[in-house]
Amino acid sequence: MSEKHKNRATSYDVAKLAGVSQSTVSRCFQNGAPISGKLKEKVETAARELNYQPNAIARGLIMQRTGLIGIMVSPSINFYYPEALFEVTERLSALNLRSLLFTARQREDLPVLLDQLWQYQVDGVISISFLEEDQYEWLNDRNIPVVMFNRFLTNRSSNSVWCDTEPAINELVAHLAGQGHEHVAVLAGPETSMVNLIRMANIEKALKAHNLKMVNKANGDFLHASGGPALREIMASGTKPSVVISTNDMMALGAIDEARYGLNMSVPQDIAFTGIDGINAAGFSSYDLTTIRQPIDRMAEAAVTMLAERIEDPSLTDEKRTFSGTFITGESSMFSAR
Amino acid sequence: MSEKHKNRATSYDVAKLAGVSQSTVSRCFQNGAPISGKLKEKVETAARELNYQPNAIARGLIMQRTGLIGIMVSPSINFYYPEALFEVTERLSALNLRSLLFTARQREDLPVLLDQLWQYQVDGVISISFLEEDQYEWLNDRNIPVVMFNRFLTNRSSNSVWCDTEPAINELVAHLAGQGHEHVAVLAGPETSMVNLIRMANIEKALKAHNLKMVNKANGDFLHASGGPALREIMASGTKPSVVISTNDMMALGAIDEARYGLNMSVPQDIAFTGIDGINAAGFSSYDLTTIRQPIDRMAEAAVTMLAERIEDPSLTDEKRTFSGTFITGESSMFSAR
DNA sequence: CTTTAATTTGAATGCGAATGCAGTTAAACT
DNA sequence: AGTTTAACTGCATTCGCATTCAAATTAAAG
Repeated sequence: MSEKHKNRATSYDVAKLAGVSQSTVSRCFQNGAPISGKLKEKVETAARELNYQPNAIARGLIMQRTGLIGIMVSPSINFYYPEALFEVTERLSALNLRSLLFTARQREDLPVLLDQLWQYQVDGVISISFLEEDQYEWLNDRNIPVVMFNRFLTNRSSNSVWCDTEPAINELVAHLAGQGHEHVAVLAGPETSMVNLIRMANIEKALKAHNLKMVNKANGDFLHASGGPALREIMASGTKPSVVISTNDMMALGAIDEARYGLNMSVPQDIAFTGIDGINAAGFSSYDLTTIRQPIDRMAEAAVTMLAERIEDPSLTDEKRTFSGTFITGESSMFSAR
Repeated sequence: MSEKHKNRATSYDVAKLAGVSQSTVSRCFQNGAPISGKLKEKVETAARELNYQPNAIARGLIMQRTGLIGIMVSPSINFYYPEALFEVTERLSALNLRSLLFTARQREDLPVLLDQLWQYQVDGVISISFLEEDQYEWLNDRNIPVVMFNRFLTNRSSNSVWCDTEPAINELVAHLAGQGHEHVAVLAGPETSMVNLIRMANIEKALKAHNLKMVNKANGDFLHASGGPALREIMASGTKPSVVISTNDMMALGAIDEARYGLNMSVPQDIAFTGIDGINAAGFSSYDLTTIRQPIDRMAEAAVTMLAERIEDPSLTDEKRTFSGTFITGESSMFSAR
């Protein structure tokens, strides 16, 4: 236990100590292998004595399976990512799979990053970051199963776990209409983001359905810091909105901060806000944001399960699992507060 | 490029195509290896054609170095962790090292987790989570260098990157005294947390130095959700404080939320708050928390550098690098706002 | 107490790349 | 040109474990 080990013990060392062959030692550390109880015990004693643990790298080489899952995630300060990351990692761990973490700031980082994944022989990939069709194909060509988290491809099938926010956005807009809001502004994310485009489309459709007018619109970058400037842009021209619908929570928080402390407005009395994602911080009372919560835990579970299935059986075809978001009302949009 | 590969190309495949030996191919993919320009080019062409990338697993086996760094982190909703995690990962990546992510909820998870690290032959470990002396020794016995992030061991030396908050806490308390605060309450973290104990000691010392009285104290668990209940506890008995010093930001945010929306108090007019850590969210205007910022970026840089050095040269002795925190004033503690 | 079947076990091989050593070629001196 | 030196290249081996195949042991059946 407290013995120093210059060189770590190998299965041969254990075999010698236990008086058996290396094959036997190897078989001791797999579940279905044929081995007698007597020898197994002897080997286990020896292994314990030598502090032996099978070398996952060597095993990976021979088995053609490393147990490594590449996780691609944006290192950005969008609180959504770490939440998803931890959920995914914990569930992978339960299946005895490890997260090899890769952070990508921009799309340009991806090629290098994919090469790394490829070099490390990952058994699969979960992308919580951007991933384009090209890259998906790239991984596909190499028989590396991929599951996209909160993303999917539009021009081809893909394994993905998606949160459909359309019904909840409808509820949200209905709620706003019910609260008597008439002039709506939209705080959108980057035009290049599929998530943003879909949410925008949902929002526009719902507004039309409820006869609400989008009086203004500005784009941010999904981060807190962009919420304030975008709000200023919205307030600078045209009809003043009574509510701002943001396409994600982070920007909504930034906008609320700016409204209160930059523009000296009361939220929701002077201006109401809503977000989408349901990140932890959105629930903090100082924001109490009306939002649409993604069931991140179930999405993570689904992503990990789908990936594991495809590692087991690579012939499985692409699958898209869609969860629906839950509309959450917070004070941030309460007209009655006026 | 778009070719399907049933079996991925090995260095032998490349060698055959390029008409050279496997050794030559191997040498092409290392920097200091002797190889003529002519052959190198031929090999590279062949490699490109076959989509060849060296197998990091096989390389890890023969080189006795995997390029994998185990990262231990709490999956908790303390925003400090993801910030540190991403900083560390990006810097590792710059050194061509990968993060193998392990999440530990409780101390009991550690033994299993360490076995995993050991199996995967990580070159080193960075712990952003709890890690006791036992575990440190365990890794030490196995010659796996460890760097502790924002932690250190008290009974023995350790590689660690630490943020000394004492001077900044002094500044903070001086600031509070200067603002005219007299009754101070402390919102402490778990008694088992070394970070908490140290900060508590610093706080008590600083209070004494400035003749301020700690009128009350309550313990939370460093998470947002515990801030509210702890604040209620503080307000329930004894002299009411005019300011609450929290030993970390997350709890301070929770306490502010509770003060405002549970106890209907104004911050900082009725009660002021301060935190420690300087997480991103503390800077959001709705909180604008007076706090002590850890230089996470420089700490991450230091941690990664220290680890890399120890991987290179295992004979290096333990080192502790201490950075000082920066006192940041926010509105949350401004007496003048009264 | 055989004979046959079932179960274990061990020897040998291979996963894919790095490297010491010996052999080869090219460059640099006399 | 002859010799020394430097720069490459390839062969063979190695890393640690899983697995095939045949040998050996044990159990079951006759």
